[in-house]
Amino acid sequence: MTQNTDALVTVPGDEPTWKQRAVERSTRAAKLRAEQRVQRFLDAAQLIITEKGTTDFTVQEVVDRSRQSLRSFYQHFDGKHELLLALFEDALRRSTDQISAAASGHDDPVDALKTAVELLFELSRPDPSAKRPLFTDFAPRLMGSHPAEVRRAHAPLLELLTSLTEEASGAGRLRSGLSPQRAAALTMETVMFVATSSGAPAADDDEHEPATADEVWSFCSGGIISA
Amino acid sequence: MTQNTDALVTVPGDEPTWKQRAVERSTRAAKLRAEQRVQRFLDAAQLIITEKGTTDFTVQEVVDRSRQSLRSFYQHFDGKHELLLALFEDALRRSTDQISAAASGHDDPVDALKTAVELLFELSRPDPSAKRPLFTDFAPRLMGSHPAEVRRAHAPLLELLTSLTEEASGAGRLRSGLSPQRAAALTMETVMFVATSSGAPAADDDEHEPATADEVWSFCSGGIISA
DNA sequence: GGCCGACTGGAAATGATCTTCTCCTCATGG
DNA sequence: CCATGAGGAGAAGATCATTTCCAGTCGGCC
Repeated sequence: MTQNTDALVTVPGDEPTWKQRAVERSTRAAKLRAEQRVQRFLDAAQLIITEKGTTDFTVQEVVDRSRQSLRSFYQHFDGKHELLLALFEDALRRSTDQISAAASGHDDPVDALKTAVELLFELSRPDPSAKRPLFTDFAPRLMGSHPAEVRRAHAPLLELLTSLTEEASGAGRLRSGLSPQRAAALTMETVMFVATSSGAPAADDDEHEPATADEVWSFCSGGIISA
Repeated sequence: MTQNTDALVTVPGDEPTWKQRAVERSTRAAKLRAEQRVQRFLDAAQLIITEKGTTDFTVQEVVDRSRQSLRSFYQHFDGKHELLLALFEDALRRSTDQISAAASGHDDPVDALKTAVELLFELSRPDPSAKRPLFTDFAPRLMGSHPAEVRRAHAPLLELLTSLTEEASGAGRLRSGLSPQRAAALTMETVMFVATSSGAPAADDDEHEPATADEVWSFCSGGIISA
């Protein structure tokens, strides 16, 4: 099993490329079709989510919206949780790009980091206008059942924050004795959680004010104890 | 409906106390029996949870364990989620007491706060030894569906942290311009989330070290940017 | 053209759970 | 002793995710 992983080569050096190409060509079409279908499921799900502002949709809804069938759904996805994960990763990737772009407009590394943190906070809040209720429901639920996958999804964002933090560190603007990687991880987790946690609101007798981006940045950057 | 909430008084000032007493007496027994039953459900659920280390039990299991019936369960609880909430509140209350006790042994308010934060962190981690897998699964799930209730459950802990933070503030040990209430809220949320988030672990290729209590305290207290 | 196999849609079947309901029994208080 | 409400047993409803079946479809191949 260590060699010959799949049907790649039966006898090493054998199987002239023409045959591989033929197979490849006949494969490509199907692959494309599959990708389109997957995308249709993803689009439908995304639509439903932004529409009803929650991630509590049924597989059936997605299937109906995408004008495909359950049969097909399960042919392309291992299950609902894979669909969720895919959407989550995608949303996070888009947010990461957005944050990256915003942060790149700053010369001062600390300013960049601040911008990143504040934007991440805004993007992570529940329903800033019904656009992205994804993290709020997803991540928490998945965190319990599939922590590894959630971390995989977080990876690109974490990398971005790490690199921003490293720049700050390089400029000597990081507290001494603090690893940029760790700082970035803690910051990311804090921002995302506080955003979702203090976002939803609020029985009358509960004047829990929602926490502002400013406040969160102040907390992460400055801590709470005076030097 | 604003007056006469229940069967307390039909005509204000009417209903001589003897009748009220009679009713009250005949009520008390039933009330006690009900409380016992509720407790049996709670105990059974708690047992199952600590036993299988997860909160994924079925109502049926609880019913069986408590040697009662579904009929009875739904007579005493609005549904499964109320049971969960009750257990959650209880666990949190116990943890709060424990933290309170630990913190009270310090003269220096900052030491007290540090102790509280570190203990809260430990208590919030997934499976420090299969004793308290409650927060880890509960809170996240509930946060999405019943944020108000989660906040209500968090209230006692938040009060404790707030009071500890206020003491630190009174001693001039808090960063200037920072409200003790807000600082406490942010700290609590950060600690609890980072604990659950960095607790579970970890695909081989993922050397995400779990974050230590020390690190978290350092982060909350000192922030990440040098003064 | 005609055949073959992978892919699909459509819909019914499964299985797990939560929740409700019906039929009874029983202890308690009057 | 009787009326009453609580409680037990278990069937019945409801939702969903996930599987299975049954039949067409479509593209490539002989």
